[in-house]
Amino acid sequence: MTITRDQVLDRALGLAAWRQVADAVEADITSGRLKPGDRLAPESQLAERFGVNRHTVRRGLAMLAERGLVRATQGSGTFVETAPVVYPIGLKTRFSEVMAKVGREARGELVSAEHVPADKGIAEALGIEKGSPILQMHTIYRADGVPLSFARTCFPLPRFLGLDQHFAAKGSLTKAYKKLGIEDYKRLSTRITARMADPAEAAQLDIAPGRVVLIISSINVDLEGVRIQATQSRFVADRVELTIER
Amino acid sequence: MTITRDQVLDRALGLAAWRQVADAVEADITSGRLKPGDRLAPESQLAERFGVNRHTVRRGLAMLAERGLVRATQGSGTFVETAPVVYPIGLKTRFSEVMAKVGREARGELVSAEHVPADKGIAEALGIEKGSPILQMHTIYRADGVPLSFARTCFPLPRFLGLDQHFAAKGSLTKAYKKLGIEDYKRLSTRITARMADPAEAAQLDIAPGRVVLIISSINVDLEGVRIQATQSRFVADRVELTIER
DNA sequence: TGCGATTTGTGCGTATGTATA
DNA sequence: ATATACATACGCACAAATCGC
Repeated sequence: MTITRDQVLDRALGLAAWRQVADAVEADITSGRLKPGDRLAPESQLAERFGVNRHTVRRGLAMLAERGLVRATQGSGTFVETAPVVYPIGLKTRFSEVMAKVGREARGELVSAEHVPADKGIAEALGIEKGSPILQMHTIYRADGVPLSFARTCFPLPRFLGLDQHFAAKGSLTKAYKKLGIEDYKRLSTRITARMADPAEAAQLDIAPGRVVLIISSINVDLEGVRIQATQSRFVADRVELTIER
Repeated sequence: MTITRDQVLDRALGLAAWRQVADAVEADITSGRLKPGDRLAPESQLAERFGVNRHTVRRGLAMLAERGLVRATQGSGTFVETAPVVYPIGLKTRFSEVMAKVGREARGELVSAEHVPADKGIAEALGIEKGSPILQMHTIYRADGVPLSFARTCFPLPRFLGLDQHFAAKGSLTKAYKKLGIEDYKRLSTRITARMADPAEAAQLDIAPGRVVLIISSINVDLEGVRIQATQSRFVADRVELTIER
């Protein structure tokens, strides 16, 4: 493929070159010339095409990466990100079902599980005594292999002993609950905020530290209204769009 | 003041130099050695202190700026940002009522109002033809003077002519609606995501560009179910916490 | 398994423009 | 007007990761 040199750049004035590069690439994406999953031309080629230094290209791409439009992988290339998943937050939100509906393969992965005493916040959320034993799990949920959320989930302990192993085997919390005889559960409360990902979260979610995550703190109850689960999920902000069902 | 050279840098390996610079400066801030409003040492001095190139310092500071810890002003210096006011609110229905409940003085301020043709997105949201006339308002909501959200709200036009003037006078959308004979309305749909604030939003919300905003897109309907309002609000993420209670 | 080519990541040195004090 | 300090940009070099052979 031939490379067109000096694609329109308003050199003289106004916008910075790196911003113009970003705009041009963004236009390629929004117009559909580049589709989700496509690989961008290498930085060196883009540099040549726009008649700028590779650093200048990199700065433009960095901005797009921040906004979640593209994603760079060392040694491989820079790729157009897939469109965000619409994720309903309702009384009964089941991750696997949501994903299945959008036609994506979903699975929860158990990162760690441990028995620890409940701190003040967790104890309040679960309605138990501070210091009571709880099962604390860290999990990652992916859609088609791409991490969507990284969560810490806590369960009161005598009751949910072994839940982690069921979850690890099934990859679904709903199924793990069934193993323990809990046929149904629902959402009691949901709180939402957002901030930038810290390094640990970024590593788990495979994003650059500083990217935005939506923080969803929720409490689930069983059919008797007893609190069984307190979760803090961190969703990669530009990979999901939350919708509130009524 | 004397400049200490070669402040700990793990040169050999592992973390990138620019990241270590960022960490060091962040440590200065979180430890209190640098207080909100303080000016950092010039980039050139930091470069000398860490024994790196000024570009390397700049990259580190850029990350901190993105995260909202510092803010660079050309020709002046780089400053530690003032601590954000944390302000929790619930996502009920009426902004003024919510604020009143927490004992805050709330008022919506009309930034601009104009008659424009509906673009594709707005038309879909309001269930009207693309290009139909709409009233588009930009508003800022503050609690005790602190900006909480910056919103663009659209109304279909023949019906809501003059709504902007009522809103400007009352500072409340609910009251403005009453003037036009709409006694009640409710939320049809709500979508939530988050990203970094662009410069325009940052200016309106009085935050550093790159700070996180929660984006809430909502549609309201009147009692007959007719769509009357499409809003995109941008909340300063660390000034609000959305809660969905049931 | 290893090697080499490709591609992104990091860093240095330099130069020029522009806003601020 | 001058000096300072941040903003942008170029060129070069090498490291690190990935992928195909």
